[in-house]
Amino acid sequence: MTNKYLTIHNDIVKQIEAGEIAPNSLLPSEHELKDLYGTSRETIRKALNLLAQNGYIQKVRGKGSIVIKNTKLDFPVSGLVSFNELAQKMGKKPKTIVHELSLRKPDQYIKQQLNISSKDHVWHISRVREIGGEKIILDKDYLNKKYVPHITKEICEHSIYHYLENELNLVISYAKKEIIVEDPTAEDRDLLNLEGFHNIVIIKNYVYLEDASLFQYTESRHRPDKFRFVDFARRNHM
Amino acid sequence: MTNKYLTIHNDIVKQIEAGEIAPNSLLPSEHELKDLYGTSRETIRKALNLLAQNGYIQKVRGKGSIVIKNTKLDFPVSGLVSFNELAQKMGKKPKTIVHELSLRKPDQYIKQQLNISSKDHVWHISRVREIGGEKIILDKDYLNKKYVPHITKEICEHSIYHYLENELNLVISYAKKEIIVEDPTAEDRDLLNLEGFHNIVIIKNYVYLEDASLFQYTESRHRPDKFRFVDFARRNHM
DNA sequence: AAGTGGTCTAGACCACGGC
DNA sequence: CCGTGGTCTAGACCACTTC
Repeated sequence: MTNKYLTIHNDIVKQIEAGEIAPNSLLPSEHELKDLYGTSRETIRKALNLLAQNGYIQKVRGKGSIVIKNTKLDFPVSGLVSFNELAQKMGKKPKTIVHELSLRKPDQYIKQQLNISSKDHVWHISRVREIGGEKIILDKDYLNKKYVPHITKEICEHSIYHYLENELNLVISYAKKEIIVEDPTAEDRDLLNLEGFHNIVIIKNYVYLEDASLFQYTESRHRPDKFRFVDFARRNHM
Repeated sequence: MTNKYLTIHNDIVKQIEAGEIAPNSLLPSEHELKDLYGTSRETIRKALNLLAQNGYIQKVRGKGSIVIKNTKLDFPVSGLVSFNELAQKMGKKPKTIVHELSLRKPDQYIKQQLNISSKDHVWHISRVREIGGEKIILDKDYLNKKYVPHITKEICEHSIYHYLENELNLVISYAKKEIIVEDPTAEDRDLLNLEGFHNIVIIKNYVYLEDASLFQYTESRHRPDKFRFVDFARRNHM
């Protein structure tokens, strides 16, 4: 955990976020940073590339690394952030109501989404997320029992991700996400406060472990007024 | 343009997409690839890291690089792709109708979005995108005249990005994207086929050049049934 | 011409997985 | 134990910007 380039990256992030380095100004050059941190230039470059990837700086050849003004990407659904992490950043009191927690044989749809056989069993979890007294989000999780043998209502109310990563020591590695807009189902209308709303934003999430095995499928159904997705993208010049 | 690591990356992409390397199988090890391509290991690692970032492989320490089954991310709004590139991938005949092309002093909203003064002038471009005979998307572009002195209706009908990158030689570097859902405005109803639809999906795009200067603000307003956003995200373990 | 970032090399040691 | 990927080094040359 004492990664040099990560340490340097985090150190510079801290300086940028604290405003110690002015936006639109230049970072010290790579050669200067190399001496400053007492390391090789390639290691500095790893740190700077990470900063560029995360939208903190823009590297310009022959010139230097420009610090980008960070317009506070305050709702980063992008990047695999869980509900509790999100609510915390929004500064509101979240509440989670577990509507269902059962172990079932997968139906056709789930079998397809999770890419498994009829013999596997799957946890069905249905949760409503309440923020500021309003039921805003319906989360439907499907977890392969092969990877998650046991789970309780208390865990679902707290944080499934925390349980998976810290108790079961599963390493979540990457996800494929899809966002679409549909008409609400009867279930949506039943469980959420949808009076006066005509659509629902659906985020489908396919979550993979570090060995590239698919272990979870999640549908996160958002009331449209409270949905916001922010993304930082670099143009591929290939 | 004869980048070694890019060449290697593209070569492996081609093999994966052609199915010459089976999904869930392992790539040759980095040491083998190093000999195979006659290069250093760090160069191979650059190519592999790019592959991982683009969702082609999953690297596992002590094991190797697993080829991920590519579920054809067929509508990658993610990654700064333009409308014409998109329509092409969808295999449908797109049509662009230019409703407005004018040079104006910015109003309060645009001044704020583009972060400019009252003295700058701004191109206002309003275009409707038609796919399969239906008016689906309303694109409203605002370009700082400082970077784009001249533009014509023909260019807007074809591809603004193509003009900027190939004629003006502007290098688009990165963008901040925001997706929200709102009620349609009178203008939306007027210009698009929105009969029976109650919401509109808005993609706000702030586009930056390579020197980190903001030069374009775009609002892309989609009919909800034809909107789809796909994303590949890696979990940050920091 | 001097300074910047971009690429590349040939080695080294470490952490981890599987046999 | 061996092979894997992860980190790191000290140099080199190149392309580009600025003066």
